[in-house]
Amino acid sequence: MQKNIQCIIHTMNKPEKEVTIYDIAKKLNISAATVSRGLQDRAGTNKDTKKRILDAAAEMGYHSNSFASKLRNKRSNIIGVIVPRLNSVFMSQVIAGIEKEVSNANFTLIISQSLENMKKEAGSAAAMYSNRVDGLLVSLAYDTKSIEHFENFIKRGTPVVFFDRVYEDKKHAAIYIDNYKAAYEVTTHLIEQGCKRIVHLTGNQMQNVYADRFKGYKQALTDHQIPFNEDMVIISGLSSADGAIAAEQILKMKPLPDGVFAANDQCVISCMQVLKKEGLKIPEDIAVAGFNNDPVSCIIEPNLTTINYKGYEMGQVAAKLLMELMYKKGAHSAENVVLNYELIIRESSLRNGKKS
Amino acid sequence: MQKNIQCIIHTMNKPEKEVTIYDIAKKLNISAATVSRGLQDRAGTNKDTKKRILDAAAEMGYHSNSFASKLRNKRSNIIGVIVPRLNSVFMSQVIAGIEKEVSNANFTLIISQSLENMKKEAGSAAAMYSNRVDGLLVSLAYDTKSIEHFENFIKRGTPVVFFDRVYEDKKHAAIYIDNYKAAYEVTTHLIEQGCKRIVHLTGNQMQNVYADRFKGYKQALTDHQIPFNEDMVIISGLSSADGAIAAEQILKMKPLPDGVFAANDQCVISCMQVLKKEGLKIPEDIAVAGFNNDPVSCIIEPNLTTINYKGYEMGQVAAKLLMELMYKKGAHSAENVVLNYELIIRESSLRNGKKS
DNA sequence: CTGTTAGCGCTTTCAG
DNA sequence: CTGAAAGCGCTAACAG
Repeated sequence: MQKNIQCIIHTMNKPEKEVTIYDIAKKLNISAATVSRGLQDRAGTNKDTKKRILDAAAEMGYHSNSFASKLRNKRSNIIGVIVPRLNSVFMSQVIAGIEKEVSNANFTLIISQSLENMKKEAGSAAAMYSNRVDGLLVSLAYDTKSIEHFENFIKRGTPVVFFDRVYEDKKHAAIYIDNYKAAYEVTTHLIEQGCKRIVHLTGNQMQNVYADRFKGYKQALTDHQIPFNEDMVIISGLSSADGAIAAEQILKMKPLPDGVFAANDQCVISCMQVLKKEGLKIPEDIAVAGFNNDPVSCIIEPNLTTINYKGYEMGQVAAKLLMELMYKKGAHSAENVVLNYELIIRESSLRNGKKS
Repeated sequence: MQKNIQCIIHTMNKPEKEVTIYDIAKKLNISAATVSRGLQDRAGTNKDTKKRILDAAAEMGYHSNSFASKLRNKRSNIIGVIVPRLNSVFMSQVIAGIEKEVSNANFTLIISQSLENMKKEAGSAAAMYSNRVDGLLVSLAYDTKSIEHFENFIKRGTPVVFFDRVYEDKKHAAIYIDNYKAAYEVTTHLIEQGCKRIVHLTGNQMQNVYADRFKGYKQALTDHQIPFNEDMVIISGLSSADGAIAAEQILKMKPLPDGVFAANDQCVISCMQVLKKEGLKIPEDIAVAGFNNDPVSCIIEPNLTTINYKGYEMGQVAAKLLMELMYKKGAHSAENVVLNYELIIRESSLRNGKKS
């Protein structure tokens, strides 16, 4: 009696017993090895047996236990992704692109966000390592200075591909756009529109993306004989709130600047809103350009001149490169891919008719 | 000589041999079981031995092989997420919220998107099952009519929580907002602003979110003695492109409608842009309201009246509920959580001064 | 507190 | 084409 009750409790708390290849084997009076072979696509099994195996599996509700097979095979079929934040327009595009490619190739995707914190990034990396990912895609956190937390992977022969926020040595595979050149073009465009006092809103200079955009801005000024003025560079976190603060700073500058080039759209859009509220005319009083081509950039009035740079595509390219590296593993090459971008000129910067 | 070369090739192609607890055990002259215990946080190991184990592990670059431990423990510590699309503002918020909670609790997150396709959704579910997820979070695809592809999980005692796009039987745990009530409030607000001919832009009526919003709209009309007119309901995919098309249809209606209530912001924003371009004044000629509080809703001019409904929070709540269900597993309860929303009134609908 | 032992479910030689 | 057997790395009784 006592025993019976225990048994019931036992049944209640434990999930139903898993169906294994042994169960199928027993039912069909064959060996587990044959079942295993039959379940795979490879040749080397009698067609008929194979069919019987497949049918029995379906009927019994068999689902391969991926842990057992991964343990055995030493391949996880998992790709890990670590990004600074998941809730940004750009990143969600990238992730969608990655998911597309990766799931087409029948890999599983595990994702985590560093929240711009190197400690958490390292923690995620360790978790990914324990999960024995076959490859890793990383966009670095705001404050990541070294990448030693990824060295394990490289030692172990697991490829790591950085994208967008990449690490600047030439030893690791990386995907990015030419931020320097893009910023140079935007700034030149503003200059051609007659701007002479151009403010630059930028972010943490430890990061390639912001540092390169800053350099492009600076060089464009120099090449057009416009003196660079450090006071016209505003470094912040580039959030919406930072944009509003930047606007206040701009309004206090004397003489008033006649152009703004920001390293992202989100920030400059709220900056524009404040400038407009304070009575400035865009682009007549002050021309504006951003970076990223966020959806908002063609909603705000006037529409924002910006750099278009396709996140979805970047995700796809990164995933493809990673998978390529996975197949020729061991050779940890440092291929870099520079993607195209596009300068989109809209009203916010157009002071001389239509051409740039 | 020959042998040597082979050896080199061998070393090149294979990843370095994994460090296992046996290696640590051998080095320390203790048993693997002790190492295993030492590595865990549990009591029952000599402090000193534990320290030696930890040190050796760090020194040797040991990383627990999660597959072996998962195979043994029959717990994966993995939570699966299936959503229609990853690249939407709302979903990326939800995912960020989920990631936050889940990673706090030391779970791994695996993510896939159904691309609004039930077949792919079922495929993802099967992959999740093979990965033996401990719990599953799902927002259903556009064309998902039945949820039998999730029955395995339930049979096996793995909790499944639906969110936002939920399944309408009361047997499964679900998180959502009261779409009916929210739509009722928006519509009532438009009526109170003097609208009498209100167009409704909506999506697939198989989905709870759109069907409920439609019902709320209809009921509000009825309760205010406004006749419901089927011709004023436009069903589409609710994309930006669909919004522009809807605008064209609206412009052809006679007499011209004086209000638009859309089941999402994205769609109604491009609709507004077309209406504005055609010379209509918002809200004077036609008042507009949306749903979701996308970032664009406070950039467009006039700012858009909408329903705010926090994706990040929904993600957190869904993850927490799931984890709760995981702990009391076996009892597959069907707890439903109805989250709050907020009607945000902005200029796009304000025709009578400030109050609603 | 520590060691011995068995086994999670699967794959893969190696023989037949 | 199929079966027997070993083992991937880890953990949990159980016994000491």
